[in-house]
Amino acid sequence: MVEPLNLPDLDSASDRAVFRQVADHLRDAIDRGQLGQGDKVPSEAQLMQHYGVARMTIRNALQVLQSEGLTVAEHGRGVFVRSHPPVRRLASDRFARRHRDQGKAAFIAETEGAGGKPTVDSIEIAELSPSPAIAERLGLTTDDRVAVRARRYLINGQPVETATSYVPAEIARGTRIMEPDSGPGGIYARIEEQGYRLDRFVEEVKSRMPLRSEARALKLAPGVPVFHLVRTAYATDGTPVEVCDTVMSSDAYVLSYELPAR
Amino acid sequence: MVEPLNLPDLDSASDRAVFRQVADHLRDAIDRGQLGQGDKVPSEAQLMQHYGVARMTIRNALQVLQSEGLTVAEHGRGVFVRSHPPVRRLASDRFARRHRDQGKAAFIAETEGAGGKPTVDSIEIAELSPSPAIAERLGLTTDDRVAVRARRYLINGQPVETATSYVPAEIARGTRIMEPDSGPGGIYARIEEQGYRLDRFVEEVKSRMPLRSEARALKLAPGVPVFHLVRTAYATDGTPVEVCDTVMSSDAYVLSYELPAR
DNA sequence: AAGTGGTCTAGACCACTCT
DNA sequence: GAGTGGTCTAGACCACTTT
Repeated sequence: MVEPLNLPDLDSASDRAVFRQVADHLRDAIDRGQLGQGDKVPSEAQLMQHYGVARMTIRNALQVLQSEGLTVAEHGRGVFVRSHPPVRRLASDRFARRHRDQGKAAFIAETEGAGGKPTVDSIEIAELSPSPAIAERLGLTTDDRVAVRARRYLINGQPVETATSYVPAEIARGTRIMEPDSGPGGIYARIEEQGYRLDRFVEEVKSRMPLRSEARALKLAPGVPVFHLVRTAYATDGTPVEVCDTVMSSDAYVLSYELPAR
Repeated sequence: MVEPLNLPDLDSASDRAVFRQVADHLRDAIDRGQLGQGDKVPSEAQLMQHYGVARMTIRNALQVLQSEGLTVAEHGRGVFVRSHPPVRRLASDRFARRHRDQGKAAFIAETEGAGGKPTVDSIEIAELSPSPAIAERLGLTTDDRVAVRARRYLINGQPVETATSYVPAEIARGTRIMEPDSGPGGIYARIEEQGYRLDRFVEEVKSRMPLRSEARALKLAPGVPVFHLVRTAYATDGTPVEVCDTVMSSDAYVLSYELPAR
């Protein structure tokens, strides 16, 4: 099989490193659509032959593209242009009561609405003392107790998000918040049944590279950052009633927020 | 100079690759604070000696840490633990009118308030036809005309954000939106003077690895993702009056939003 | 001049995938 | 079995920083 791609030759006059030139050529091919999503990049052997350089030079070039999130290597198969998963768009009204009253948790309702198959797995529940960061947000001390619910969300079997909720033990005790199935409407419905009317959420958004454990849990390709969200739920009297710590694959989400101009 | 760090030996029984084990050891040292921000990681030569492996193996390990955003290499000096810049916290009311009426643009006011020295540079202004994405958001066609303002924001000389605003030419023409200094209160003040009362903004947030041009413009360290924001401003009658496309260094920002529960 | 990381070569053996 | 990427060795020369 001959090189299917029209890759330029090296510019020996340039002082740009050879592996960078190779990376540039491949990146251009991807940007111009000569290599589309899922297409196979020429093999290391083909690229060595084409450019007449050592294997490590080619591997350095491919490493650049991978760390830019443009390609994925599959052992024994080849290097492929990354295909981006369907994107979930989270609107700023996603926690509005009208979405909660259907009796389904937000994630389930949204995903089914978009035609995907939602799954929730590895639900772990515990009661323990909060970290300083969580305690502060909940207006507690690290000697108080909180109910912790950790779970992972998947769409069509593909993990997209892990979330850990913290609810003051006083609110959660004796409710289905402490059970694997938190019941219709999810934990927000349970909190309201305890007499707290939800008023607003404050969501803090960070972006960073994943920890190794996060990359594993979300099956992230190399070069994909994560959103790290910490959302605090407040009742109408200003009491914080829940903190939710969420890590999401950044290429599965677009977050949308409405800001007041008033 | 003897190894100042207490790095474990390789586990020859493990089937984990040697360079990954080395990366794990260094990562642990950073996580545990044995290596703090700005500290020098042992040199390649020292690590080769300590582990008794080839240089490429050590370099592979260091490459892992770098792509995780944990370290930066400085040619001729060494590899250092990344120090994180001061973080700017953007609140969801940052475009509220009360912040605009001071006569200063949002960025300037905020930065001075936090004790930093704000700068804005490379202001470029043009009038041209919008891309399909911009046209759609502004309710225009690609045959219409828009005013384009591109600029870069710096704090204490460190670039943190690039922004490009698009305003329908009908609104911008003949105003200071087309001049380098857009005047007191910034372009939102100019838009309101044209008779459009600002009502709300919708901000879409994505996270991804930077393009090469973005990494250059923001002087990003390897392994640092960016926030990509597209904000659309709407007047009280629902007319979109501006789109602002922003790329921000992710480790300089925490975004904060308020969501309604009603 | 000595020490550091940046680039590159030319091999080797292995594990995985496909046919 | 042939082709692919994953790991590793053992060198070489270069460019940059520090002393």
